[in-house]
Amino acid sequence: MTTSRPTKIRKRAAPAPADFAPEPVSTRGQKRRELLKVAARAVLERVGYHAMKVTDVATEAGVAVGLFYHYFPDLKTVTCEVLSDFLDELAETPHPEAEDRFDVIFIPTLVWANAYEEHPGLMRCLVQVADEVPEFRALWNKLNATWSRRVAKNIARRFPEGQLSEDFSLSIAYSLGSMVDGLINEIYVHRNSDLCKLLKSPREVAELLSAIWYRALYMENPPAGKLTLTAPLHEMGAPIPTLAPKIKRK
Amino acid sequence: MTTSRPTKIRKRAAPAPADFAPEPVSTRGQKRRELLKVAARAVLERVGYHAMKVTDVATEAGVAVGLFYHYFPDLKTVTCEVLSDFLDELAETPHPEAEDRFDVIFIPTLVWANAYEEHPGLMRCLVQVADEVPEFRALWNKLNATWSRRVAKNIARRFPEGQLSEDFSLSIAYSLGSMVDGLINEIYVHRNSDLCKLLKSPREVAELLSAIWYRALYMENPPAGKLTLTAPLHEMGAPIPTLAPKIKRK
DNA sequence: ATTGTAGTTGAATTAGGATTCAATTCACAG
DNA sequence: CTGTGAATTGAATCCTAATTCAACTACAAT
Repeated sequence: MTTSRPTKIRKRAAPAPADFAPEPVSTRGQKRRELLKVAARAVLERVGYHAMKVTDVATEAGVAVGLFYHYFPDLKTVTCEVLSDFLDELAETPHPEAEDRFDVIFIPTLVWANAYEEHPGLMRCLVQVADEVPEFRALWNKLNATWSRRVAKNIARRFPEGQLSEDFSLSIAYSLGSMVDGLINEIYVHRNSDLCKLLKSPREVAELLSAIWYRALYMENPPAGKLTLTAPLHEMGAPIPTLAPKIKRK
Repeated sequence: MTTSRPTKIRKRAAPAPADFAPEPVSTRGQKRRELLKVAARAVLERVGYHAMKVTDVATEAGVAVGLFYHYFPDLKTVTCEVLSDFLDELAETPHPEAEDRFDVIFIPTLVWANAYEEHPGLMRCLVQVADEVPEFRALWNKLNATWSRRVAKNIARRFPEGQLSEDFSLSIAYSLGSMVDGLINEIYVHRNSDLCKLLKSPREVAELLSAIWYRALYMENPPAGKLTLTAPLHEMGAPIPTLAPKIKRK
């Protein structure tokens, strides 16, 4: 099959300086490194972090395993690089300008839902790797903190001066953020069948979440016309009658 | 050191019927099996699913590795058994009776937060294993679906007949549930430092989440006096003035 | 006591991938 | 055309557990 080469005999040689090239010298090297990252990304998207093998990456890249080690010390490293590039990419996704306080909530939520729909595997990996690799968790935490703080500021300035403390608005930002992450994750990563049936498009998902978020903050429904796919939620305006009879207790 | 036994020579013997005892016959066997499960649980709590080794479990139980295989075919199996017992245990946690519609939200949330505070490692494993083991995810989904449906019914009956469809109340239940899971997970499993600083006790966490939940549903604040550790949230009642000036744009 | 069976042990073996590295090929400067 | 060093290959090797199982022990019934 393969053209035979004289068998390589391993001799314990002088201890080599042992390293790999984090910064390949030539442009050709750059390209190959990039090729490997793209392959790693595809593998991550397909099988997730825990099932990923060096062999998979090499095969996906159409390259020998050894080459992988020429550019990266291990899977953890490529993975972190790939995911952190991915996060940069997400951060750079253009957001339409928000016109009002509903859209301030809705637009980022929609962008986020779209990202999940498009890259469920990578989003899954974010969770897996943040759970296993402390250095990556640190990055994740930092981004999360930055985002939550921005949201918190935005919340705070919509309430009378001093009515809502820094602390509470930050807690609220984290809470609502968790809701968004959690639900979207459940839909696009775990494909929860109830939710998939109920919420057909990222837009629908984003409308639902934004409506809940909006009500929690402002204690009123989003302005009329904002909910195009989930219009019935507007009906939910009228709050609480006296408690309806309990249907049944199993 | 060890008393020497004649070295065991392995001979390829006739293919054994090969099995283990899922149901140990004697009581002694039962006890040992239980012992191993307890050990496995401790290991899971300490290091999580992915770092767990058969050796760890045997050592923790003070038993030879071989014994493990007498009672379980592999780690996946014990893990699923341990976690599903754990879920049963959680389901059986006694809940104080809820007196009003705030407590209906608050009490289960508090119970849940307490569970996380007490078993962060196992809660982490629930996520890990649900993500990796389809059979376990199925169980998780089922419990989740049951719970969300119960919540959804409870939500629906508080609104005028027909105002809130089955579908929407179920979506809302999942959303708010995700918020609770997500935030609590962030605090007790990942020890997010912002949140740990902000929310000192499970009660505080539960109050925050319940207040948000309550506002999202009823568009008003929880009854006075309900928020004992997070009282300032009551102040947040007054909704929105005209938008305060944006502080600054980075 | 004796024997039969379930329970137990831990060294030997397997398994599955990660890593290494001598040999080879490639690109290009001289 | 070379000569030289970077890039590439993939079989050999190393590692880290998982898994097996012949021998041994404990206990219960006879």
